[in-house]
Amino acid sequence: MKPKYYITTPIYYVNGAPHIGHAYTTIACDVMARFKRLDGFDVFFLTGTDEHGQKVEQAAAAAGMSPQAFTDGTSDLFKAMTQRVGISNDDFIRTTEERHKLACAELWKRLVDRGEIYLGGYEGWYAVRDEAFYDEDELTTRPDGTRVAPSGAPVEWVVEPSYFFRLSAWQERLLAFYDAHPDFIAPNSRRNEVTSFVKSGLRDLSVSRTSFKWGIPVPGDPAHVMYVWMDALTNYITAAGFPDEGSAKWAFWPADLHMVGKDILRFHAVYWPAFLMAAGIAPPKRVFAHGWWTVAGEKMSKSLGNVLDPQELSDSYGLDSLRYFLLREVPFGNDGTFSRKALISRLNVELANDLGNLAQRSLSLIARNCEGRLPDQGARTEDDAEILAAAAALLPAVRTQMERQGFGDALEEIWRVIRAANAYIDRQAPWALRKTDVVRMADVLRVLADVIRSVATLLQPVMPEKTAAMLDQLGVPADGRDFAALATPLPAGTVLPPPAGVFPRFVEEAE
RNA sequence: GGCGGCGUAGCUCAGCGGUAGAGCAGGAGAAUCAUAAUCUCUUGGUCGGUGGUUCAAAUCCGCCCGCCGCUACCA
Repeated sequence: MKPKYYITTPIYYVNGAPHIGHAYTTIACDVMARFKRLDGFDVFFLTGTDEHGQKVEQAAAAAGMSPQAFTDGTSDLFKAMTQRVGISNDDFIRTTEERHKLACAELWKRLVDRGEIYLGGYEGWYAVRDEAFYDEDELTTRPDGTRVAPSGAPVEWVVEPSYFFRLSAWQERLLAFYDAHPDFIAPNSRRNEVTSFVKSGLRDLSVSRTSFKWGIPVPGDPAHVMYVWMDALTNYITAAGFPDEGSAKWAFWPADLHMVGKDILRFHAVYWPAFLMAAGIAPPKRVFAHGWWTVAGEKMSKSLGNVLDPQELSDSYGLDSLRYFLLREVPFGNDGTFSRKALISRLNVELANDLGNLAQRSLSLIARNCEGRLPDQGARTEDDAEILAAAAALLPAVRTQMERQGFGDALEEIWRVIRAANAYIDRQAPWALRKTDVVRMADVLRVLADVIRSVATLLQPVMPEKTAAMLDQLGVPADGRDFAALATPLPAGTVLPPPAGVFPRFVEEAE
């Protein structure tokens, strides 16, 4: 029985088209999911779209469409993006699906039954233009006496009936939970922010709206729709089969990892575990908040015209190269600055020169001097043993990094071995041994093949297509590419296909 | 304002009490199997400033300067 691993992307809000930020989150999850599958886990990888709420209702109206038709269209855009960036998700959930409405209604009823939700009134300064409530101290008073929001939008005092979740009652239990599960929120700096937020005091949370209709109706009170976040967060248990807690799917809950952008950390790290604990359901094991990509120091925005299109980048530089760059360039969790120059540099130096060229020079020597057959493992020198040991130590080292979503560090571990292998081939100079000691030459080439095999196997989660080509050239059978297979030596004598460059250098076209 | 973080080689960052490190970029040499790729050596920093603790401080403490994050109900 394989251990289970459940990972989720956020469900993406469908009021706009997907951009590099969505692709980034999804790719990171995909790498994690692929890693776990190769490491022997039964993985359930979920992504999807969040389709309710006032903004969608308005965007649909502006487009002259029904909310459902509008949301069908944008959801498809996300589905297409998911496919184009090579995502291996097992399910794609939409919050407008029937299974999700059932799950939300059930969760709501449980919270009501347990006394965690009550009917009250929500009042405050509301700006129609911003569709947002503001605190008194956020407002400024104009000379004519009217109050305006920070955005300049006029506000009015409104009161509306609303259901509330007793979040205030969960403050201490949340803090106790964070304390008992120090890895629940990552990175550390984010955990500190969340705990200090919770310590500052929690107010009950308004969890229903009467100001618009496009949402999941509150059971027993159809004048209200559920607060969009309560609806959205619930997707994670919907996809795991909730409320059918006897289903096979439910064995995946609690989720092992919710990957989120830092902007939605609070919803996942505060509200979500509180909702679940209040309903008597286990909270997820971990929430990781990653950072943003900026361009030339500025956040991407449509108005600045600097929005990065994952499709264009993938077309220009290759999907695997893009995946590699996104995870390599910046410590996961930090913000990063995107530049084509940096991408090209990583692509040429690390992928083409370090790794691609290592494979090409090694495989060419085998093709030319070993009749194109994989040599046998021979007597090992100290130098051989050292590089092989470094390659063998990679799996546990990379696993440790992946457990903490240290993608960049995991890749650095792998590149240390790649650089060491380039130094090794130069030291051993198999091209010189060809003339003096062909047996030793074959031994050296086998060591290199084994090292490249380890490296390519471990890089599969990040660059599935490129590494597949590399493993093909090493004669690794398609069903022998998981991490456990590394323990089994490749059979000597395997006829290898003619080597072909896997990572071509990127040459800028002359202007 | 409050809480938290950061400021180390040209660039991106690691180190977090005991003779300043890595990768990239720059310089010199070697090799010629390979995608003009690779390897070796090397230039380069008074570790933001300033006081203090210590036999010893990027590393601990105080203050100052500069950046950044969080400080709830659009998602």
